[in-house]
Amino acid sequence: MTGVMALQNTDNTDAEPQLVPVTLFKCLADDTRARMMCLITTEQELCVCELTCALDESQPKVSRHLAQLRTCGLLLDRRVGQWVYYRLHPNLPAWACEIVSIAAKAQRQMHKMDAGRLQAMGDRPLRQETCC
Amino acid sequence: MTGVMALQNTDNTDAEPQLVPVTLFKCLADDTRARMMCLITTEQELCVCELTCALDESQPKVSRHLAQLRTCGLLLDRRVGQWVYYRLHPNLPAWACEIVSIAAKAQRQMHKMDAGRLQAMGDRPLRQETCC
DNA sequence: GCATAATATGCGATATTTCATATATATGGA
DNA sequence: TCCATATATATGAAATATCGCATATTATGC
Repeated sequence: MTGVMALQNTDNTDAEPQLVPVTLFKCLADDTRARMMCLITTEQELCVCELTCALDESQPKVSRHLAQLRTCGLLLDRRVGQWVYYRLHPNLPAWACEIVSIAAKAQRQMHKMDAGRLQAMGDRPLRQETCC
Repeated sequence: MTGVMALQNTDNTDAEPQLVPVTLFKCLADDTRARMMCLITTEQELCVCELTCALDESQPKVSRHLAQLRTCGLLLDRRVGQWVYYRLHPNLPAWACEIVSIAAKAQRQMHKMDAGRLQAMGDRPLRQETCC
């Protein structure tokens, strides 16, 4: 059984498995994932290269952890050209939103350098606004 | 290095290491520990044998997970005769209290059977009230 | 089509976590 | 004192997660 699968609840239905607290905690129980969740909560939406720069970690590592967060239902991605943007999943249950928000707040001070590297990053892809 | 140590933040000071979010999440990222935290949050204080009965798990398993929660600073224990009672650590940071409380609420429905077994348990040790 | 940039994935090595068994310690009563 | 019960901890094996590297995929522009 692969690592990502083990983080999720395993059921045989086709329906998207419902997020349970322990699954959320497993996702947040890793430093890289916690830092990404914190940044995404602050910035609304970030692409892989922005997160790679902000965290100062390798791209495969960032991509892999994002995939876990997506598979578990915490993040939703959308591709725009060559960039893939990740944001909090809009269907996140209320209790999960609260926990993510409290965690982000508690960690923001601690992970100031991540935010700093993001601000200092050159050539950030311009988001096209979703409004029409 | 033992498992318990790895859950904590490692510093060389004598002072009690301060709880960081990722440590809390690692603690809550296991089903047994999550169930115990949920029950203890509801019941204020429980001893090892009560938790063993409520969870319907082996005593060593319960003991080991309690030790992890205590070592990480989430729980505080007190011995009364042959029983050791565990309760939420009174010095838990506010953000940690909020998260534990939200998690307990989200899981209470899910873990109804644990509460049921606890209520049905015979010969529960009588707590001596702390008032004087 | 080709080159380039962004992102994702396979895989082996390593580290961490979990759990069951066994062992140790403490308490109260005969 | 010894014994029975309750509780705690140590150890080692199995399961799981992480990481770095190399490679594959996807999209863009020429």
